[in-house]
Amino acid sequence: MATQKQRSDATRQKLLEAFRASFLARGYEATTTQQILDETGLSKGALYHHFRSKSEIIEALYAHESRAAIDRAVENVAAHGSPLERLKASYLEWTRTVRAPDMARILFEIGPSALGEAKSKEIEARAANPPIKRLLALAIDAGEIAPPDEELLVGLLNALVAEAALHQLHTERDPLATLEVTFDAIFAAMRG
Amino acid sequence: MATQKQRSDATRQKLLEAFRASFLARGYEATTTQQILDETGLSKGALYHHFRSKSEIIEALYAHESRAAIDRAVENVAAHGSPLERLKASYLEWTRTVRAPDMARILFEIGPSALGEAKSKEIEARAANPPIKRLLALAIDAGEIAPPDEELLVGLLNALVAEAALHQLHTERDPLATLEVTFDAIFAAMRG
DNA sequence: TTTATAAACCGACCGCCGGTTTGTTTACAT
DNA sequence: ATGTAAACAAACCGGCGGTCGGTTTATAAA
Repeated sequence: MATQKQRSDATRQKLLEAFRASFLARGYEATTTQQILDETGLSKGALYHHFRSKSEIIEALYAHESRAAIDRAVENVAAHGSPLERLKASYLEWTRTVRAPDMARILFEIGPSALGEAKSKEIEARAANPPIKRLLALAIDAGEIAPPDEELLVGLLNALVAEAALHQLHTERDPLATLEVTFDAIFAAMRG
Repeated sequence: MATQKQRSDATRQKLLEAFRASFLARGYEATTTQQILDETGLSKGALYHHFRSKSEIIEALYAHESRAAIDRAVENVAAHGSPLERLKASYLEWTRTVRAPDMARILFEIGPSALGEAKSKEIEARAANPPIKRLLALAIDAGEIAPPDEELLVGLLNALVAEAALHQLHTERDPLATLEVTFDAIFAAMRG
């Protein structure tokens, strides 16, 4: 009937989508494998053939969402301007991007709670830090900035936008203006 | 033999200490109630007489640790100087305080993973924000600063020191200098 | 076309965990 | 002395994630 790869990809997708919906609706712990198997009409064998564990599923979903967010952000930011301007613009655009409610819940609530703060940050960093660090390096080369500890600076900036993202998720108030002022201040303070 | 209150307090403490040690050694999920009951020689009846659930235990421990950290920090900061100076000093002192490894693991790893980011932040905020907001209000009254959104500013500052605390936990590098520069820059940017 | 092999899938089953319930002991007021 | 409620004991439960032996299906070799 269908090729093996087609069957395999289809069930894998079916499982991921069902889990994603259930994680969003009920949270990680409250989502049971049995529920998903009932919904999809699949079996435990199928599930554990495709994934080693329940946590591997949220890990896959979290990684996918992290990459989607950063990709969309860099995609929408202008390629012209100074490195520092583009760095700031990327962060602000990311903050706008993660306003998508489902994305926000996976990135800030479900993923970290299920995987642990450490592991989720590591995954997030793997997706987001390369383009960030690239821009930062350009800014340093161009003499726009001279931070004492690049790693720490990236961490602090990430923490700032993450907090701002969380804040807008809970309060509906727009943190972008404050965020921009803050960035400008930090960049100014770290000029050569 | 012993008074009821003495018996009660003693077992309660015994349970909390045993859970605390196990959470630190094995993490929240990996800590089972049965293990603790074996270690302490107590029973399920005793445990669930004193606590409604396992999560209530980490909640108690997390709240205690949050208060201990902020108390120790404000205690060690000089009462003289301008409100803004004292605010900054309090944050820096807190960053130093949470270097204590056990405290750091409970505050940044175990607590948030078990209680969820939202709930743990709420508990943390209940312990830390009052003195912070008090100082911030003084600074605003004194005309030292005029932030567009006080709530957001407190959130951002908290996020900064939390990230710095996490950073020093993982890298052993001292973020205090960078943190101080950052604070000064933000405060300067938000001057009336 | 037959046949061997491995991927894909099935579902009964297992061990364990957090939490409940029923029963017993201990402190303490009357 | 006695009734009562707090403090503790431990057998028990439903449900969970994960395993395992077996079956079906696709695919490539003979």
